[in-house]
Amino acid sequence: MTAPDPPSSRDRILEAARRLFHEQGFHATGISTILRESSANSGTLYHYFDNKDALLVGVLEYYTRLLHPAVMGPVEQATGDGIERVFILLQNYRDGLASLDFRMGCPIGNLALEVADDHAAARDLIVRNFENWAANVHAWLESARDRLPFSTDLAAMSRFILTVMEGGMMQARAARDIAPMDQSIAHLRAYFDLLQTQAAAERTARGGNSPGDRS
Amino acid sequence: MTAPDPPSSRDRILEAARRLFHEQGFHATGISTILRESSANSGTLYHYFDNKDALLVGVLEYYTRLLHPAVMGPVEQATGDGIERVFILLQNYRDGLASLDFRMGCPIGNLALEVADDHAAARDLIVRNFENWAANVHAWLESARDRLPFSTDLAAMSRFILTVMEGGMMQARAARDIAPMDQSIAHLRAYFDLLQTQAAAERTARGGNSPGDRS
Amino acid sequence: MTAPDPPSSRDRILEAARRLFHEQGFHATGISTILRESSANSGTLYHYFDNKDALLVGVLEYYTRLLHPAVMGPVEQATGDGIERVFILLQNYRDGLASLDFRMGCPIGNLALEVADDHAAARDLIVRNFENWAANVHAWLESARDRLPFSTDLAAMSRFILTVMEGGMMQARAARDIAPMDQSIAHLRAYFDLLQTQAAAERTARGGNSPGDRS
Amino acid sequence: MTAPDPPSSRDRILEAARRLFHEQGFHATGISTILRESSANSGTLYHYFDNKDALLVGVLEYYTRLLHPAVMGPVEQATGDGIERVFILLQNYRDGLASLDFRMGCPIGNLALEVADDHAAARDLIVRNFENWAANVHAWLESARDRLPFSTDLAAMSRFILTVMEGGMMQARAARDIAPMDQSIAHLRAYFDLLQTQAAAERTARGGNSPGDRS
DNA sequence: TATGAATGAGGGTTCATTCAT
DNA sequence: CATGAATGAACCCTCATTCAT
Repeated sequence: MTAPDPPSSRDRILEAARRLFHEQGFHATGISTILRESSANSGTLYHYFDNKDALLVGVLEYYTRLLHPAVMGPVEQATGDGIERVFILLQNYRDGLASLDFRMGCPIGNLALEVADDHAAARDLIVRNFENWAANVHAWLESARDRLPFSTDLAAMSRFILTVMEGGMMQARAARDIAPMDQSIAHLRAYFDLLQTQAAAERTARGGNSPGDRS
Repeated sequence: MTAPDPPSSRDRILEAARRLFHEQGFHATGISTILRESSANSGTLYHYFDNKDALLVGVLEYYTRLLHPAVMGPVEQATGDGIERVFILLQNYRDGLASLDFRMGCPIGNLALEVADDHAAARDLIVRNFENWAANVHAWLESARDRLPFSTDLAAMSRFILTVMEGGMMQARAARDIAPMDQSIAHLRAYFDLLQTQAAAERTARGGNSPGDRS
Repeated sequence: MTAPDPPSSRDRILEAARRLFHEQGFHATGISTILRESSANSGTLYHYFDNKDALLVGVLEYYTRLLHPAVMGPVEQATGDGIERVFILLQNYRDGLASLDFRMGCPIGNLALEVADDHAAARDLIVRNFENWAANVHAWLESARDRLPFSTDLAAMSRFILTVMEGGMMQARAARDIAPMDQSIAHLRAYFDLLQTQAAAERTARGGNSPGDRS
Repeated sequence: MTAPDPPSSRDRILEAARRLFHEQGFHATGISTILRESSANSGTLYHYFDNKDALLVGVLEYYTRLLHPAVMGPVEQATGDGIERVFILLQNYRDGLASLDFRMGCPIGNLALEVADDHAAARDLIVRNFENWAANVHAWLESARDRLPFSTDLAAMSRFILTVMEGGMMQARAARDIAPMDQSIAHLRAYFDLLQTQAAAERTARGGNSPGDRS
């Protein structure tokens, strides 16, 4: 049983870049700051990453790898209920934002708006992160398929949930007030309640009668 | 009848800055680019604006002034129905995004994520822009108050609508595919439909005797 | 009667760059050295020159402008004899090389070998400098047309003279010994002597007989 | 009978450095490029060469070793005539330049102008290369001693020939046009013709009775 | 010998801003 | 008000070189 290896230069650089891009944004973060914070020097950084853009790509790949272990996994531990998972997930983002003084917000969302137009590789990874996020939520919703109306498009719904998370975080962060996010989550909850009510009615209608039942 | 005055230096600078901040972001836009695009020179710019931050503030004030004339007004011209206005507004954003090749997105949202943490004055104006936007939508919703459930918090709902707009634009822009935004709007529409159904039921339950109500 | 204006920043930069490129070569000269030697700072340099290559172009244009006033003019002052001018010119280069401890050599020749392949604009100017040099010498030779054989191609001869200058300077500079240049000039002189002897014989042959004479 | 050994690391490095210094010049060639092109790594390079200057010295020594086998030898195979050898040699340089698109030129000449001032050891080797070149040509000329005037300094003449080669290559390479070199060679040829004519006259004057001389 | 990570000074260039005219 | 030269810190990146494995 030994102590864990100290993080490699590459990992220290990646972690510092990840944190600083999150805190300050991509353009506002200088390479020299990343070097200082990671106790690396420029040659080492450029040994591992071709340029600042490649470092951004590395950070986004890191987020991709982290999505399930750090974000989705804990939620899945907390409950098996697909719908509750959605609101626990949103609550986790909410709490994370509030607990850090409304700095930072969603790192992928921040980068999406700052760099997507000009950095093709980064854009691809941002898109993939969004897709993975939504796909994970979509799977949760499928597990609650029968508690939601037949006609509800669950893939679109998972996108909608991501929309609510990103839009809510943006406003709350800017206002340094969690209210806009809470309000958005509350309306999403109301929507789900209505959907579940509707689904229950559908089930009653279907289940109380024989197939092909009318009126 | 005379030709309109050519735009003043100040206006040309402000317009160039507005466009470039929108296209490229705040940090990625250099003062020299603004000067080139506005055919001004640095002395003139710094005569009107103390520094780059003040220019950002000028841009945000410009957006504040423009909100109703350019964004809300046209929607209000299109229909008097408060709920339909919401969806026309979202459709306008949607169409604007798609028609510009998925570049740009919402200028306030972009700046919110890029500069809110570090520029107090800009943050205040971003918050005010969000508030004005939501207040305007809130007023529309109030005009449809009786078609929505009593318990629905319309102020929160207006925040939720802004959330959907910002979150949907972010995803659609990154993906260069309008689908995530359309899916989000579709779910918002489904939510409104359920709310209106519920409100109708409430009205029926309450007495069925509202003016003009028959059946 | 006033003191002459102090040299402008642009001129100081250009002069420092010219001198340093000559002394050290293009690649071995850092922008920071040019700035130090010209007491300018980087912003000023890049205000006048787009990049280091543009500065090189500026230097080469400067040489183009200087060719006659500084190089050819003084020789023309010294004698009206076209052939003697050639050897005074070569002697001036020779003396310049020896008097500066065999550093430097011909600035155009140095740059020709160092940057011609990779800098199109610089290459053009180098070629033009060579052409101007040869054209000037060519004009001198034309003024001595009748002292050289009919069949001698004077344009080619002017190129040959440039060849002797550049090739001689190269060897003398490397050896830090003027001998290779002196030896080359001596052989060029011998060549001219033979040509003039031949031309004299031609004149005698032609002059002693009627045109169309056939032996 | 076995396959030849693959070139050693040292040889691969030396060959890559030689080629790159020739193509791009010394300062414009980075160690990392040499490593990439030779599939070596930095530790290996610095195991064999103390530093970049030592590598340059190695390259120049290589050229020294190669001078006769690769440059002079083939010419000597082509003809036994000392004077013709001179022009075959120049023609070979000429053809080499033109066949490689006017890149590269004489590697020693290039380095002479770029590094001679600042690298003492390299300078010595450059000088020695020039000396060896001229000495070889000098020997050729001695073999034609009786076809040239008594008074002609053949050592100086060999320097003059090197001058013509270097000066002609410089201009042709810069212009990407072989003409300046051809013109220079043509004049050197004319000079030799006149010298040979003069030598013939000297021989006649001296007695007309040299062995084998008839008519 | 070979490997490739680490070093940190220096490369060329852009930045926001100031100021004399 | 307008002009554009001047300022110098900071930008991203490459350099030749060293060293632990």
